[in-house]
Amino acid sequence: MKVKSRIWIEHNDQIFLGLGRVRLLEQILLDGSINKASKSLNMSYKKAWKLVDAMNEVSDKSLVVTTSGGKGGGGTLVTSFGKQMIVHFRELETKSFDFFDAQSKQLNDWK
Amino acid sequence: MKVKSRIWIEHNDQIFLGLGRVRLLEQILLDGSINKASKSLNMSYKKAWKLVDAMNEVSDKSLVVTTSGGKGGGGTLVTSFGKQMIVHFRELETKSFDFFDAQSKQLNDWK
DNA sequence: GATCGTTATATTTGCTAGGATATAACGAGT
DNA sequence: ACTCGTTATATCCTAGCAAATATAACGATC
Repeated sequence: MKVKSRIWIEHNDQIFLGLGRVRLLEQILLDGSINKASKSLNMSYKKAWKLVDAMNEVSDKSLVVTTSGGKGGGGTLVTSFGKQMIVHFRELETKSFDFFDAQSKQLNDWK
Repeated sequence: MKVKSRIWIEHNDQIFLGLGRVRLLEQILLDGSINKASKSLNMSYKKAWKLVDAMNEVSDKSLVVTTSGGKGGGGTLVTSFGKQMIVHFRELETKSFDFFDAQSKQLNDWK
């Protein structure tokens, strides 16, 4: 038996960051565009865009900057704030996994 | 900002216990029947039954015993094993909340 | 053997989140 | 002006889940 968990961060009672959003941010960081990132993640552009939109809506500081038109058609870059959030979330996730692994071990004593 | 979480317990890569299932078990304990419990929780009987069925499917030892027919039409009782699982899950949940509350406090240092 | 409130199960109906598709706007480069 | 790949947005369509409904079986009590 194993304890599983899903964590997310709320701000003003709205979801700010969750695994899906962080994964998307990470992919945007790699690909430089929402469009490419959505394809990399096998996700529709619509869904990806909505996630980004929701994130920026909830956040006080913007996580990405988007440009439309121009060379290459534009793109989306993750701000330094966004990068920090990715790191923080992954750190939190790691701590959480460690905690639940410890709890999982105690599970076998239940019987 | 606040860290939120959802936990559940898996066994053989299948969901064994989650908040919904535990809440249902607790209500069955109070009501003595799946039917009544489902109404108490504003849940369809079908959904409640499926949850119970899935739980017993995954668990090695049965969590409830059901009787059909007889006085009062029958009913469903939570086994002592089932009661233990309720307590253990709630304890785990409490520990988890404490852990994440502590993490939430550190969140404000992010900025 | 009729009654009653369950458990257990099948079938139909309805809803909605998501995918697929289409289109406009953008703007640096040529 | 035209191209190009992107952002941004609207519309349609569908698949899958959940609710609603229906029905059988059960068995102690009377």
